[in-house]
Amino acid sequence: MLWFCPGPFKLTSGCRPFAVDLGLAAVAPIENCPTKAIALTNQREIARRAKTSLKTVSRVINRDPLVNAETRARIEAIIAEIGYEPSQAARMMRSQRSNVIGFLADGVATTTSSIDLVRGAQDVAWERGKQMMLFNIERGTQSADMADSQLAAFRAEAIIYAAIFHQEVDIAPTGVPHVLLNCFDRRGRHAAVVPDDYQLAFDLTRIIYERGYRRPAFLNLGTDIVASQLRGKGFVDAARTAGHEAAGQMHTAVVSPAGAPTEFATRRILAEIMSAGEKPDLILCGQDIMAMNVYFELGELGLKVGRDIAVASFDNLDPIATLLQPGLSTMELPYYDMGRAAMNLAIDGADESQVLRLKGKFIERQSL
Amino acid sequence: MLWFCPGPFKLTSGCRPFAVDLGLAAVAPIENCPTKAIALTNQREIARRAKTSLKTVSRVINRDPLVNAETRARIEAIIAEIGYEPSQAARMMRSQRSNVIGFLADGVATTTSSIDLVRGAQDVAWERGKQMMLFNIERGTQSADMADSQLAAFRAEAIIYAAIFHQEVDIAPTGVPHVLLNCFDRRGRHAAVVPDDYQLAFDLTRIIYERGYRRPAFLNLGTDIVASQLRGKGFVDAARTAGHEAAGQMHTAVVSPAGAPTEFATRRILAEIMSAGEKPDLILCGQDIMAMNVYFELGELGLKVGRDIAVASFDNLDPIATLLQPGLSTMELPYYDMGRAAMNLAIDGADESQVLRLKGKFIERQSL
DNA sequence: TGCACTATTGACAACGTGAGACAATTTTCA
DNA sequence: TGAAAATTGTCTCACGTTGTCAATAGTGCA
Repeated sequence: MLWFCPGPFKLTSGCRPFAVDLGLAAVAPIENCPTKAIALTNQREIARRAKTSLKTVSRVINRDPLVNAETRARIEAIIAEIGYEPSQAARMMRSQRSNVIGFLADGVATTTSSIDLVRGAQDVAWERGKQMMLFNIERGTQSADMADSQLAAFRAEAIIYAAIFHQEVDIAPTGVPHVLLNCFDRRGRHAAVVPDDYQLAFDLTRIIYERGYRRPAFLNLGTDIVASQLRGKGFVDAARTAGHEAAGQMHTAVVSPAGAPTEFATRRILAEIMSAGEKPDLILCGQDIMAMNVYFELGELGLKVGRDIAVASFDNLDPIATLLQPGLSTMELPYYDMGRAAMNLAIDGADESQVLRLKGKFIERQSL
Repeated sequence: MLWFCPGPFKLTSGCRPFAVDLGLAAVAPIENCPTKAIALTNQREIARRAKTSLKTVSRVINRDPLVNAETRARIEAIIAEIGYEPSQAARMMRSQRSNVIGFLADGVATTTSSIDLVRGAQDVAWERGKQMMLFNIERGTQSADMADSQLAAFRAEAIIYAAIFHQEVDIAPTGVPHVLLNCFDRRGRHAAVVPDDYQLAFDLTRIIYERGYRRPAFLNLGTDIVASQLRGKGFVDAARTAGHEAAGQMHTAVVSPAGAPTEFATRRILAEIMSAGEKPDLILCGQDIMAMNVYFELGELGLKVGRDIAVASFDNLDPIATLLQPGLSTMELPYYDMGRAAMNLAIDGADESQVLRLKGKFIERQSL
């Protein structure tokens, strides 16, 4: 299919859209998305216009039923007309409530999957009339302190601390309640929301055996990762429940320490186990990124995933899981729901010792 | 490499870390990351403790030089000790300045690459003492209106509107200055920051010819995409500069309309052009996601990227570009710098008609 | 007409901060 | 010692909102 490319090119700078500058056919713009005008005024001004008192305006805005219907209509018309919004700053001061929940994202917001932690939390904050303040922090830098100062200045009512991978942390309690997300306090001093990694691995392994696979090889993440330990346990337990002993089929396929750029040992391990007497019939990967690596390594060995060997994984990482060919069957980590749960705990005020473990969902594609 | 997995498992609920519940070796927790205590107090209280007057405390906090060094030290010590932060709400009200910049992310925050738009903007806001408020909105839903209301309530000083892909929009001006990010107003009524897609394609194509490739096939994005048009132009112009006519080697490889889940036509196109008389020696893809697809499709045709044929692309999408084997050579879109630029414009107040076009960077790997 | 009652509206203070005007006090210098 | 300078304090106001409480208007009844 050819693509027509007209006329000579001349790059001009200025305000006109590229398409026009280039002499190309104009692309239909997206439908109107007007931003409401913001009126920088106050209730006193509304009152003046409505020829009423300041307090009556306040009552209308706060839906106080003790207002005459006619008066209310008049005031609401004026508010709508000039697009007035009550000042949040003044409300905060008057009510001594900020409605602000802090979200400290320790590296989270830079990676795909865990964006869902942020999205889930923000959606709930939104639904429940709270304002979420997001901070990308990096441990060991001043960013954490600065975020704390900001949140203190805004009198945040609770703080969600989100880690980039499931881990143990050590966070001293302060005056503000904390909810730990994708991590937990080593001394259980804060409420926490984590993925149920044991269940994820158990369920996935159960499915694997149910489908008739008998020699799954688990290329797990580093042994210093909490998730690895839990998943390893779930893998072995589920195999045992199915009447098999699988501990010998588990390998550590990540050579870099936690947090560092991931380096896989998949090539060496695959070369080893695929040349052994009893070859695995399925490769279970610790994460979708590793699975992508495994697809390529298996290809190098002349094996086609889905035909010669099965692959399964953890994450359901967009867009990798769908783009791999064949599509990757994987256990989805419940990041979005974890974010939602954490925000609900933050708003409602959770018990310190509360730990929520959220289950994952099996996403079936063609690799298994 | 075997992985040791001890003891029987028993899942208990409660506050103790999983590793302990499971009888696993404890993982060393991350170093202490204490959150500062937030003192819910005011300057009057500080003054009481320092046995001084309210005004002097105010002077210290606002760095008034007319304060004795000793007094200043005493007050600062008390402020540090109890972790006092001046109430942002009160400051906003007093100063009539919110220091808030709104960031409306139209679907942006859900995809990998454009997270960098958010990161760049937030980093600058941070460095310059502003508070960025992030809203994920969806066109056509009420979320946009709600975000506007929130920003109005906080008396935002400027609003950044970020689109998920380079496009033309139609946003009516309001009382608050807008900066458009990854999009531009059809009538040039707002400052805008966009990637220089023409330059990206021109430079990449130039490099391709410099390296000796002579028959690149460009699998471009949909013709309704601004970026496609610009890149198509850049591709043809660069080829012409190198003394070749390449317009006939350009194809539209995306069949879904803009915004919808991407569907590629790569299989059909590749089958066609790879069986033609003059085969391409390089496949230039409209985005890294498409490149991943192309890797697999070429594999199906028995061709190995990097050996039998070269591939290049646009995005430098983490983690795909690095994980593909061989690594994908690609033009990086300057999302992070675009985010930074937009925030700087938002803070400094840009000319309405200002359009920044940021250049991309060639990231060299082994696919070319 | 007067009274009790309700419905509706209004006056005022206070939240925490910052700034101006100006007075009071202490320190420094000639 | 006196004058000038440095430092600190007192008082006031303003920002925009909302809770407390008082005032006013309207209604029904004797």
